Amino acid sequence: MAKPPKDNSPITEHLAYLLAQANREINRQLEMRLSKEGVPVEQWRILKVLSDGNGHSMGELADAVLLNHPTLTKMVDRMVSDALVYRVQDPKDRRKVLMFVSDRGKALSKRLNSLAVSQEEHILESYGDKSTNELKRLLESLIDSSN
Amino acid sequence: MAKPPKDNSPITEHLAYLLAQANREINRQLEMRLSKEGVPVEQWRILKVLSDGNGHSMGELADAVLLNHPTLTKMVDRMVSDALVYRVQDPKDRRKVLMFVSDRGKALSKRLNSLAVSQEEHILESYGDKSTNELKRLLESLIDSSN
DNA sequence: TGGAAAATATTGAATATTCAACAATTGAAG
DNA sequence: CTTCAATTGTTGAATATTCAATATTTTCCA
Repeated sequence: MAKPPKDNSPITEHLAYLLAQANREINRQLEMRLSKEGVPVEQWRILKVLSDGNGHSMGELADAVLLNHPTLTKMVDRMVSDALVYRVQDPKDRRKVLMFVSDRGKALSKRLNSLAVSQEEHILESYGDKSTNELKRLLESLIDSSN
Repeated sequence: MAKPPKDNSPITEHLAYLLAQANREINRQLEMRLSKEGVPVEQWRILKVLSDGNGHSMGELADAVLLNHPTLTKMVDRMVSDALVYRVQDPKDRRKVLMFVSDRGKALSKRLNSLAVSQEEHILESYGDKSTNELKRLLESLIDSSN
């Protein structure tokens, strides 16, 4: 029944390709919206994760926002310069640094969230509730099955 | 019924995030396999697309392999150095360059294809035929609905 | 306890990507 | 026809990412 792609089947039959293509497109759309605030998608993720108010270590944060450690360090440097977030040494484990969002970061985060939500609404409209939910469910379960 | 995420809902409820996460994971796995041949995922895509034997312009190719034009130009430069592909000026339209795969490129492409196929087989096993096919179908239709 | 190994974050050099400008060719309008 | 705009691909500078090495702190265990 379900077969893997053959050597000579088009690249568009590969799950890896379809994921890359869909991700590229959706990410590009989100990027366009967030550009209103002059902020890359990754900074939205960082602010959103930190918005729970709890301190998050750089390692935790890197996992959560899908960035490598050095990339995150440098992006956080910029955000600290912009006074969006700040670092605190973790008193329980002094190897760690805990990241927090500033008031300015919280305000920006709110504006970014509404831009992101409005994108999701747009997707729901053009793609449909049913498909969207089913796709989310399948993606979650793919991620689960990959760990 | 199906609602978009709220401002304060976790980032994991956003389609954009789930796509990025799944793409990152699957891409990383593919990258691992292809590293046996010392080749990045993008070069597999390029070789696969060119393997139809027809010449493809840089613009076409950039779209097909999900790369920006300058990035593609530079990657193709490397592949030309490695004698995997070659450029031919399009006689019909001399602004264009047609890309072709060399014999060496074809041989490499075959080896890369089996690595990629074996990854798909692995996904089918752990994730299931049904889910895989359904996910592919939904991704295709998401991409369609985004154009 | 003492010292080696692991975990965490950062840095700097090497690499890759992107943006804006450019060159060449074609298309289109007057 | 001729000129101006649009298309195609490349280049170089600016920017961003990654890899390997480092510093610091903690954990483990002999």
